[in-house]
Amino acid sequence: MDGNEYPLRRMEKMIEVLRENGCRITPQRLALLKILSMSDVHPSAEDLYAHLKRDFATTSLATVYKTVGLLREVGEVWELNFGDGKNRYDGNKPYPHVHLVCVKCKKVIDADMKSIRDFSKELSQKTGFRVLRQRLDFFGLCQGCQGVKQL
Amino acid sequence: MDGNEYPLRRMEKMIEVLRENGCRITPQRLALLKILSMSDVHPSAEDLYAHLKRDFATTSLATVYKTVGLLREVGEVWELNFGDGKNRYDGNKPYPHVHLVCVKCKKVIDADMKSIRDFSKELSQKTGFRVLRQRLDFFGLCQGCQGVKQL
DNA sequence: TTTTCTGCAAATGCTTTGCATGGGA
DNA sequence: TCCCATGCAAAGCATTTGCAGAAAA
Repeated sequence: MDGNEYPLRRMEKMIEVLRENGCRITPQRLALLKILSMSDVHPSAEDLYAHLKRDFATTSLATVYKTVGLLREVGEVWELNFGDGKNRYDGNKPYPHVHLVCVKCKKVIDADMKSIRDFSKELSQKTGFRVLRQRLDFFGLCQGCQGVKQL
Repeated sequence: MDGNEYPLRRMEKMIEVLRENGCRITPQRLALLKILSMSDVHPSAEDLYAHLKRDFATTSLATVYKTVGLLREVGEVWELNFGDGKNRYDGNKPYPHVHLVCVKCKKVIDADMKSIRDFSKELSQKTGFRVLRQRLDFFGLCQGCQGVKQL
């Protein structure tokens, strides 16, 4: 459930950036930041809403969308879409990494590969494109699902 | 407007696969296959619909969606989403390649990099993940947009 | 002739927006 | 106190579905 070595540090960083942008730190936002900074499963808005409802019975999906939208704008969460019609949010790894999407169990695993930088550099040199950010998604079967017969 | 060396061959391949799957080749489908096999700009459903209307005034978006959905199911087009809320379709390069998405002019450039295979292999070895397909999207500025002042 | 496809309209599902109330700073 | 945030409901959009008529094979 953590994946990130420093979820607390991540949360504090997000709070800091929100304050810098003149945003208020409400209990709802604090709870959402906590979930985002600790989760490494790339939750959807609905997932976040379900978690949030445990502490705030009357909270709404709209608030979730507003907050993650805000965090996306200030660069503290990544909005990801793996082609299943709904966005997912990554708030704990704001640096380049690879996603391994298991087509069977639907899990999304993060992989840190140093060679991303080499690959990116080579690409820039060959094409003249200036890379600002990247999405590297590999779809396939995770180790656990490779042994299972039925695909 | 081509990008693919063999648009005709691509179209024939798609027709063949559709026939193999017991699908009928209608004039509308033929026109759509032609557009898809020749275009390298990753058109959206709306884009395809606009093109198609030139020849079929009464055609509908639903038909476009049904046909690209069919082609996707038989593996002849890739459905792509670059985070702008609408899907794009790639029917002329059914092999691994990199997308360079310009955040300014919104153009999507294809880049063929031999090192994709090395990168993918290294990833499999390190993580035990079996890669079936991949999405490698780089967001940034294309050569033409790098000189422009206003971002 | 049979079965699939087309295209209109309605429905769906995720996300955004408007606005009155509530709560940080 | 002054705004910003919340949360409800309604709207917005891309995509899907239902179905009657049209058209491949």
